[in-house]
Amino acid sequence: MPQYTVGEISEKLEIPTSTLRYYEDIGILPNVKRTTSSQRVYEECHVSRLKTILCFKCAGFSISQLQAFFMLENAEKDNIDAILDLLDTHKTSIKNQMVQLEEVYIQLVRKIHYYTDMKKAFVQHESLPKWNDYKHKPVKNE
Amino acid sequence: MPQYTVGEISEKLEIPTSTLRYYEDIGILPNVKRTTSSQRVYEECHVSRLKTILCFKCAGFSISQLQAFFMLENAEKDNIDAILDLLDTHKTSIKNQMVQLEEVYIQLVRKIHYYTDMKKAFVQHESLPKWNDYKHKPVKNE
DNA sequence: TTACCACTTCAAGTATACTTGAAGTCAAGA
DNA sequence: TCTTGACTTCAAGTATACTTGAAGTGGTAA
Repeated sequence: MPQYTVGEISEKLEIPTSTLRYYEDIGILPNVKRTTSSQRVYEECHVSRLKTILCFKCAGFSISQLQAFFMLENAEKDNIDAILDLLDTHKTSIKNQMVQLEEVYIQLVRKIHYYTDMKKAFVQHESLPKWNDYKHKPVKNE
Repeated sequence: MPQYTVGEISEKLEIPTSTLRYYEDIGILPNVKRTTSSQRVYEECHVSRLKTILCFKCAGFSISQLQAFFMLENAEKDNIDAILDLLDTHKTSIKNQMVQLEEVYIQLVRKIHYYTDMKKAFVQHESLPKWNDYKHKPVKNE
């Protein structure tokens, strides 16, 4: 079974060592063993937990939401309903985020079209485009 | 041309009045006129700007990124290349976010399947499912 | 006229999520 | 043996994005 030091995990997952210690302190990265000289020893389960943390964080989960989730999972047999509730809430919130991101993306593409055309118009001394003509223009999937 | 007070805008867009003043202070919501008794008067352009702010914020833009963007847009004719650069960077970052969110979503759906099956197994006194069987299971689009 | 309410400014406070600093321990290589 | 580098703890500091509090103003309704 492979084992890692803080430094190795830090490099592997691009997380500062201070953050790794912080995650342990606040309880979302538990059961880190120690050497006789009290240096941390990480194993596969910690890598996997950290990946979960990163993944959920990128979905906008707060530290306290992570704490809540892992605490329930810890005693999963007693908390199936609560876990399902929580997962469903998060699922809904992520679906909403995805819809919103799609919207932002479309707006960005519209803006890029607008400024690209403006640049062309400048170069060719033509009349400048109007944002109003782009504001609601449908955008192809890129 | 419709006009609004802070309170009205606050209610309309669900943004605290303190936040509206804050956005004005830091310069991302400029040109708010005042009554003779120095009360703020908002117009359509402010509503539109605030919607842009909300939209970009939900895509994870920081205040300083918004400041940078609006500052460039303010003098768009001199900054077309910089604006296009910035828009393209943001477009890429949003595409990445969308990919990551999709991943999180799939993981959540897997977890939901797992815990749903676990619940069934409990009720029917069957053997419990193993997370390893769900970990990489393809998930239908829901 | 008096009370109330929404507004004003400005400084200070708060929550979240780390990050940094100081002081010390330990194992390995020159 | 000495030094270096990676580790340790714990408290305090930082950045971001607001939020709150105190003290005051202006217009309207009873």
